[in-house]
Amino acid sequence: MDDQVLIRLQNWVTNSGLGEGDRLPPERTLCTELGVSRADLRKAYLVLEADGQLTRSVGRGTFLAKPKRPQRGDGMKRTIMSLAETTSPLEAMNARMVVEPQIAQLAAMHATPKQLQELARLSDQMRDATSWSRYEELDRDFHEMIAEAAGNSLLGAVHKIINRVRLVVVWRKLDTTDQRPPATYHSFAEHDAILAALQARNGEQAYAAMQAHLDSTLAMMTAPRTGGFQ
Amino acid sequence: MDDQVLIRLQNWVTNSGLGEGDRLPPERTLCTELGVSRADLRKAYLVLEADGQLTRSVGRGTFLAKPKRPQRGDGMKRTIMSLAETTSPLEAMNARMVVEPQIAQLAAMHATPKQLQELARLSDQMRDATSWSRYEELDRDFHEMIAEAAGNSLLGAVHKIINRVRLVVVWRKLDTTDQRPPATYHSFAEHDAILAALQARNGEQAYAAMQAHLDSTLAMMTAPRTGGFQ
DNA sequence: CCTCAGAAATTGGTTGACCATTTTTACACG
DNA sequence: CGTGTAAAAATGGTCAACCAATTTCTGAGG
Repeated sequence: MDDQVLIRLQNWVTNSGLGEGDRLPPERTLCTELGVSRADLRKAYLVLEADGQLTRSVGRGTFLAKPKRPQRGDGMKRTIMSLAETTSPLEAMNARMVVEPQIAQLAAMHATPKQLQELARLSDQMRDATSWSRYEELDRDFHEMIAEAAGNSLLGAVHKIINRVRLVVVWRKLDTTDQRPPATYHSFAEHDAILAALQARNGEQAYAAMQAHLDSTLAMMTAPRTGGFQ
Repeated sequence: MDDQVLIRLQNWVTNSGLGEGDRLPPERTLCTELGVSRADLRKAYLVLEADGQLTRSVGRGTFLAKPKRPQRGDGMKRTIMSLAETTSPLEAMNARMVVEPQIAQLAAMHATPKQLQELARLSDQMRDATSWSRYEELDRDFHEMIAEAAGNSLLGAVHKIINRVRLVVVWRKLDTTDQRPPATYHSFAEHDAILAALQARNGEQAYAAMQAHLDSTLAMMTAPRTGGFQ
């Protein structure tokens, strides 16, 4: 009976056409509209809030959070946080190296022209990033876009989990002298190589390029006292 | 302030040494012990219950659920259910084929003798299974044990997500004439081949054997009107 | 000593009134 | 017409009393 309320609420939200940051009706209104008690509605809100799918603040209202790439709110925040507590940086990188090269190979076959265009745009933006945190954000988008382009939503979600866990777990090198990625940063050329392989629709080459990129990143993590971050 | 209660509760549970099915103290007791209001404790209970980590029933009490293989309660139930709604059977199988052969390869290097022994026991039990549902359960344990033996907890969790999503999504062939797997069921020999490769510590062979097993299963799914399930 | 019905205690679940914060409105003042 | 301030409304959050299901205790009957 409790899951039922959550389902009805999620259906209501998707059918209402509300997007990121939009405000939901007040609890007292929505609960009568859904035909449930206010307490039951609040319980459903609570688990959605724990998953990071909405935010609430007294006096202001209840608002939808990020709509994300797989547009359905997925509710994997708690999974990611829980896994991050029991995962080492090396495990996170190794998991990446198992999954991502094959994802790149699939993407070479499945990526749409629009997705390739978006990847090229991200690659350019990364070169222009004026801070490490901005670069990190774009890099995350780049890799997640490739996973989306692989054309398997489950694989994309799994990649996202691994990548997000890694972002929580992997330390950033704090002793970098630069405030932003230098023009010669190794990942720039490696990202270009991956993108070129995808554009050439060459699966094996994309696999190898992604593997090389991750190898290089792992080496950067392992080797002390130099270079950047991913 | 709300996550804080959840953390404290989880710490309390892990430090209390309670195991599967054990009963927690009554709400009114535990909330004073943790120094929080009963309402706050119930909110924490609610999200844990939504993740399937505990069950409650009025008059009886609150009980811990399955302790699971990665003993830390992981809270990925909602992730699995959400992904299952947007994943097709073919996607689920393809995701498996990306991840599981490499997991088998890693397991060949990392599995402990005790894990290999457990795998052998599961393989025997599968041959003796007297119903499809019992076989299905043992098969799931067999594959998850291999993932655990790969020695990467994040990879293990990812495999578990894929496998659980697949179990929700993939239909079972209902027109099977047999009530239980026949003695000649293809998976028996394939499981043995995987196990043999693991015991021989032969990574490439384990990779190939797992790939062959999944290929055969996929073929079984695709080919109409015959055979069983996995 | 055993059995079993019924009362009492225990325990999770629910409801409605009330609280705290924010936004909106009203209105006086310049 | 603008502006600032206080009152009013709106909205999410909290709490204590009460409800319902279950278990445990008690004592009479045999």
